[in-house]
Amino acid sequence: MTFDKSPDGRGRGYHHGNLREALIETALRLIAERGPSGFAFVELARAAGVSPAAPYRHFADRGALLAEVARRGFERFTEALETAWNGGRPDPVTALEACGRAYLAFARREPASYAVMFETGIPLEDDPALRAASERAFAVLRRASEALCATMTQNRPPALMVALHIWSLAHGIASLFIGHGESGRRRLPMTPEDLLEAGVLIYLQSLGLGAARATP
Amino acid sequence: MTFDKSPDGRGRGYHHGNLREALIETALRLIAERGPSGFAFVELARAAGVSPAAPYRHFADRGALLAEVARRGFERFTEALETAWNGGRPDPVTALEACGRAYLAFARREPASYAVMFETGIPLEDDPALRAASERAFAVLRRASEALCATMTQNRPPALMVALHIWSLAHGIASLFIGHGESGRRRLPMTPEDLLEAGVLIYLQSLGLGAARATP
DNA sequence: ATGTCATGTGAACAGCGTTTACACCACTCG
DNA sequence: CGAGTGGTGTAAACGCTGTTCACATGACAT
Repeated sequence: MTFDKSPDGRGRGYHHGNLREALIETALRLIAERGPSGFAFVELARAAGVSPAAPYRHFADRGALLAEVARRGFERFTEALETAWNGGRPDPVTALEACGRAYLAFARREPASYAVMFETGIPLEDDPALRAASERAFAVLRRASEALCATMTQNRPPALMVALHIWSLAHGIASLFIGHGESGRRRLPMTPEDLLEAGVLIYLQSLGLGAARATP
Repeated sequence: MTFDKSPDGRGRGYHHGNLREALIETALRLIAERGPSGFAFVELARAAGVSPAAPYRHFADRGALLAEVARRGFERFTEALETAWNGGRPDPVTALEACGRAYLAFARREPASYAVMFETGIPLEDDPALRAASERAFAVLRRASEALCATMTQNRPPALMVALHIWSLAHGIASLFIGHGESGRRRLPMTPEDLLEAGVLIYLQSLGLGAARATP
């Protein structure tokens, strides 16, 4: 692998030198602008100043590029959740709420990735790396729920179920009220963040965790 | 408008007689089989035994057909929710749970409609009929939440917020765990229906509605 | 210097969405 | 009953897409 060109793709010779990354970056930009099916494979090639056949040296087909975009998305998503969880500090309830905010923040900051990860019917069963990345993301929420349930002494609910509830609520809110260029989505009398925080609070209160916060 | 052919589309003359409906039916079938972007406009024409230009007599373009599919979907969706709500009988909590089951049942029974309605970035701002249909569907959940909140005497939460929480949870579960041909989705240790019912129960319990059921 | 292999090219293919000018025919009106 | 009109379908064409193939290039190891 050789990088014989400036990072913006101009002034190259016969070989691009960074085509794979350039294609992914352009795809992310176009998807963010025009939705998950709003880019043409050939268009990425044009933007990189390369022939329509060149991308096929780096991706088996259009779907493979999408899968790679989704995989990278899941990895950054996992990082964001992990950072927000922060080992359960200062206390599990506060940390879980931080995860919720991180979830929505990701959908806002990387609408293109989020759309490809969740709103495309991307085949995640025949791409082991993609499936694994997706499971690592959910594992963060599951571990968080386990830590949270472990603090309870009675009427302990299944941690997996709690994780699925939080995930579903966060995903539902993100999917209904965030993304698609700020225009195509329904309006809310509150921010999605506040909506999610209130929902999680109500939910956890029912589990007896309403006051299980660190009070420094 | 004349129907000069048998209902299955065979044996017609120059005019099809039922093309608009035939196109929509075929679209629903193909979307259910291959996902929301898995059908070609021309393919619908072929299936109806008609030239590629004929569908343009009935729909401005491919997107208009999708919008019509979504609009009809929202109408059947509204009916299903309304039936499940059943005027809040026997009691609002039980009726709201029935709505939750109806929500998931719709996503299961009409995966094609559901996908077009919610998982395509369909432009619902520039089609008033579509937008109205979508709002009528949500209005059912909102009225249900209002009836439910009206039964509370203290600490009454905003009904709109409750409706948004229920909707988001139901949509999150449907979107993550139902549809796309039973294969492309994540596996669960319980049915989506049970997951949703448990979530709603925990949520409502926190609002003091855990025992607000009719006990005949 | 030479050979190799990853990477890019050019040309071609079928299929798609869409438009245009034209053909048909069920119906209304005289 | 006969003429004409408007809704519906046709044929042919356009540019664009995803994809493949044989071939060209040149970075790098030997």
